[in-house]
Amino acid sequence: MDERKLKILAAVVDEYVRTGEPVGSKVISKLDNIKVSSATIRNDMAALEQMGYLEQPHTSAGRIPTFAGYRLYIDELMTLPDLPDEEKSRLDGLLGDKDTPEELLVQNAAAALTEITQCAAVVTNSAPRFSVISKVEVIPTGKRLYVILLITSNGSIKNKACRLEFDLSHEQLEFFTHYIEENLNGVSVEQLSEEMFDKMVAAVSAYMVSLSPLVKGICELSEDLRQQELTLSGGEKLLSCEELDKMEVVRFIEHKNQLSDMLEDTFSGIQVKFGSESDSFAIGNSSLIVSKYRKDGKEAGSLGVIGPMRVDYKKIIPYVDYLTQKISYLMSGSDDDIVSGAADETGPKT
Amino acid sequence: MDERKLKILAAVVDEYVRTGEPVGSKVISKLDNIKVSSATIRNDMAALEQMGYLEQPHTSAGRIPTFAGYRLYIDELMTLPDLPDEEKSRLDGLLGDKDTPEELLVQNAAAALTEITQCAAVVTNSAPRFSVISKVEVIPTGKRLYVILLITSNGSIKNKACRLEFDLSHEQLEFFTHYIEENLNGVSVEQLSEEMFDKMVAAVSAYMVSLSPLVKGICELSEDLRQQELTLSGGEKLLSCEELDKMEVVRFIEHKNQLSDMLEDTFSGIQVKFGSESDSFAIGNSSLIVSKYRKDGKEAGSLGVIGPMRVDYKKIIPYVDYLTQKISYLMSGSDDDIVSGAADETGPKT
DNA sequence: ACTTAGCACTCAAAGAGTGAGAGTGCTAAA
DNA sequence: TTTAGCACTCTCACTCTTTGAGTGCTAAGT
Repeated sequence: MDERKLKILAAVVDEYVRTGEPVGSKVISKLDNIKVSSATIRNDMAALEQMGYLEQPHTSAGRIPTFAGYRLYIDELMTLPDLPDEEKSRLDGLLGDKDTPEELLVQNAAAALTEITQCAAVVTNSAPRFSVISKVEVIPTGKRLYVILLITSNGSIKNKACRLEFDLSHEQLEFFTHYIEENLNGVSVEQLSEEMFDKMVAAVSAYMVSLSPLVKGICELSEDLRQQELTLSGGEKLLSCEELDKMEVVRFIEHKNQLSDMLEDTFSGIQVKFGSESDSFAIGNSSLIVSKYRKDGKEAGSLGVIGPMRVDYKKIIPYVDYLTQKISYLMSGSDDDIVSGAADETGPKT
Repeated sequence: MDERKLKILAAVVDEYVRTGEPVGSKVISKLDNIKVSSATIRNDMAALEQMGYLEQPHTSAGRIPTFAGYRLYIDELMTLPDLPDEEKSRLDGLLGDKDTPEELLVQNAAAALTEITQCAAVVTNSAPRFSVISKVEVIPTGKRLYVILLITSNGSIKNKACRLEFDLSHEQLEFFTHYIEENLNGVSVEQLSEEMFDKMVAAVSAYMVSLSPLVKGICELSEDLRQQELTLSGGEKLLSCEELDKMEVVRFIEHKNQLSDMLEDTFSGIQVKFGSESDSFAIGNSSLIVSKYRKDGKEAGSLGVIGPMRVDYKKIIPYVDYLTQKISYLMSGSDDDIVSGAADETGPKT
């Protein structure tokens, strides 16, 4: 594989990304860093087509990159510029600081990405799933009416109203709360399972049958937590993309949660996937640029951009990269005091 | 304004709603309830066009209704059938009963509307705003970290984490909770104001300055409550509507909260608004069919359908109508035991 | 052995012309 | 006042032609 051919391939991708039109040999020959005639380029382009990196929409048109062409460009050819410092601090401002709630942090990142890239942005947050139950409270709020409060080590709080068939006495409530704390405090959200709750229902019913709705309530709350949250922002940007099929976009927006599975896979660094490569994300000619952020070293979610395959990778990747790093930083470290006692404790509270 | 012309206008709207194609004089003349020739109809249609009720996409096409045409049709011309009893009981089943939480009630209504109309449904619930604070709890959950729990008489529950500069002693917490209960229990959410909280911050700070973040937290939660909740369900149905601009739809879905303002306006009965008439709901060629439900006689939220302007009003309106009435009924009256003590109390708890 | 100029060739996109069909407006008769 | 009839208009779908960009190939140049 020729040095010059690679240069030409890169040039074709750059030009195509810039203009959106198939690029001909003449355009390439006029670029500063290319010093051969259009005829030579034609020969090389024909070779690149042979090798599967370029293709022609029709005989008398210029060339556009194929999947393989983009892949090669992304993996080997393109050079990523560093984000200028003022841009970094602008992003810092948009994101928030260590006190910003995690959810908001990723929402802000998504909004920033949408605005910068003019594409759709997608973020997931699986932090709640990897956290640990740090507190369960049952609070009476009315006749036979109770509110369950579930708090996890990462600061997620969920509540739910629950109606019982009888009112609980002070002792019964105490017994229940104590039992739950014994069994759930310090347990990771991911470990929670239907069976666990079934067993608890059985155990608790032995003491007093009408307590079981409370256990069910807690079970439902824990399901809420386990579910990874996925947010798509700027979906409308995809609709204004010429090269994307509107129907497919619409279908994707409707079923955006399909992406969850794909984004749950572990990987490191920036990943670029093409729409036609997977079916959890089936928009032809689209591409997904995604990266994982971490909280205290553990994968905590992902953050990415969805756009046409013809996007400015050189521009977007540094942004995605910086934002994931920044989020990882903001979520980690001195967050200790949020995690607080709860994370370290494994037994019941005193 | 001719009797026959009105009949023809109604027929044109009906046909257009049915087929989606501009309707010509011939089609109308073949309808059962029209007994004049196509030429006569042509004359009348020309007159209706003159008057601004019909328009032609182009000279040699049939007519379609204008905004004014729809308006006249909706306000005067169409005849609404009654919902058959079995349909009513089907809806009753979907909705729930007096024990169903209010939120779920309106969610169910929205889901039912989506399914029946194949359009998007929108519901708002401003009930929390008109409710009364029934409980405020402050729960320590970690080092200098507290969760505030705010519960209202209508069963809304809000929570918020709050970080203080120092840990509170048991007495301090007790003092604070007591103070808050004294001042907020039984107060209507609507009455809560910035100034009230400012006064409370001042009062509480006198005792211990670092308590003020808690008051601020409660203040923020009460703002949440004051804000009416708006849910859009079945937004994707709009995307498969030929006559709606996909861009506008997606933009609307992403900014659905703009609708809140509009739905806060007081009105009674069914209202139909067209997308181009307002900018808090700017989907061209769309229409919003909406009605208010009441709780104990007071407006408590709204419930509606968003679809193309060419929507079967005759069919949809009875549904919206019935559902609002049913919700009003379910929310009112014997709800006493949910509202429980709190609603009747005006002073602090004992 | 590469590179380049030149030229014939191909093909999509844009424009122009055509006929069919739907629906109208108008006129004159009932 | 209504109706039948007819000429007219305009869109849609189709075809044909032109235009121009870009190619592949060949033969000459380095």
